[in-house]
Amino acid sequence: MDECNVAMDDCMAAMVLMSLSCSPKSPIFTPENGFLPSSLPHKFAISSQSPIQSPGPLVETDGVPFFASSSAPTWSHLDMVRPPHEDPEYRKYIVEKVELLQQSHHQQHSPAAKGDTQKCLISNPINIPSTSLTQHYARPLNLSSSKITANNNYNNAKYMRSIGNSKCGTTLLQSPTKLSSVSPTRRTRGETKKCRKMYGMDNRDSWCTQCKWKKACSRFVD
DNA sequence: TGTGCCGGGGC
DNA sequence: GCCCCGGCACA
Ligand SMILES: [Zn+2]
Repeated sequence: MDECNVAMDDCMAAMVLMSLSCSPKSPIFTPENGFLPSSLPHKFAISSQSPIQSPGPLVETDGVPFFASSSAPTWSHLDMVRPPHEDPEYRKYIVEKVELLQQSHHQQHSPAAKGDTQKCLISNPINIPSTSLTQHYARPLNLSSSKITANNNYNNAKYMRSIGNSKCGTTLLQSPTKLSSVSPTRRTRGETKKCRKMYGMDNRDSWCTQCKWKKACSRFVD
C-alpha cells in the first residue's frame, strides 16, 4: 500500500500543480500584486493585454525590445525567460501548498475518505493539462514528495507519448473509459495569440526569438 | 489547414 | 550557445 500512497502523493502534487497552473489571467498573476517580475516593463503587460494590432516591425522605444536592461549581444536569452512560474516565491508557494495538502491527506485516513479519493481518481481521470506537465518537466520542481524528477519526465517523454495517455506517472488507475488522448508531454494549444499569428509571417522580425526558432513563445505566455 | 512547438541538427 | 527546420499534435 506504500506504493499506492506514493502514487497518490504524486497525484496530489499533480493536482495541486494543476490547480495552480492557472494562466496569467488568474488573479494571482496580475501585475498589480507583483507576481510578474518587476523587471518586466509595463510594455509587456500592456502589449499582452491589448495586442498590437498593427503589424509591422515591433517598434520599441529607445530601440530596446521589451525587456529593457543593459546591452546584450542578443536578446535570445531574455526571450527564454518564463516569468511568473520561475518566481521562487511561486515555487515556495507550491511546495507549501503540497505539504499542506499532504498533511490533510494523511489526517483523513478514514476508509470513507480514501474511498472517495479513489472514486474521484477513477471516475475523474486526472486531467492534468499537458501545459502544466510540460512546464514542470521543463522546470524541475523537486518537490520532496514527488519522485518524478525533471530528468525522469524528460526521459520518459517519448515513451509517454508513444503510450499516449498514461497520466500521473502511474498506470495503476487504468480505466475502461478512454482517458484524454491529449499527450501528456506536449502542451495544449493555448488560446493566446502568439507572435506568428500576431505579426504574421511577413513580420517575422517582430517575433520573439523563441517563435523564430519554432520554440515555445516567450512573449505571449499562456 | 494553419498554428504552436518538440526534437534534432548544423554552425 | 545561436539558429533553423522537419514533423507532429492540436484547434
Ligand atoms: Zn513569440
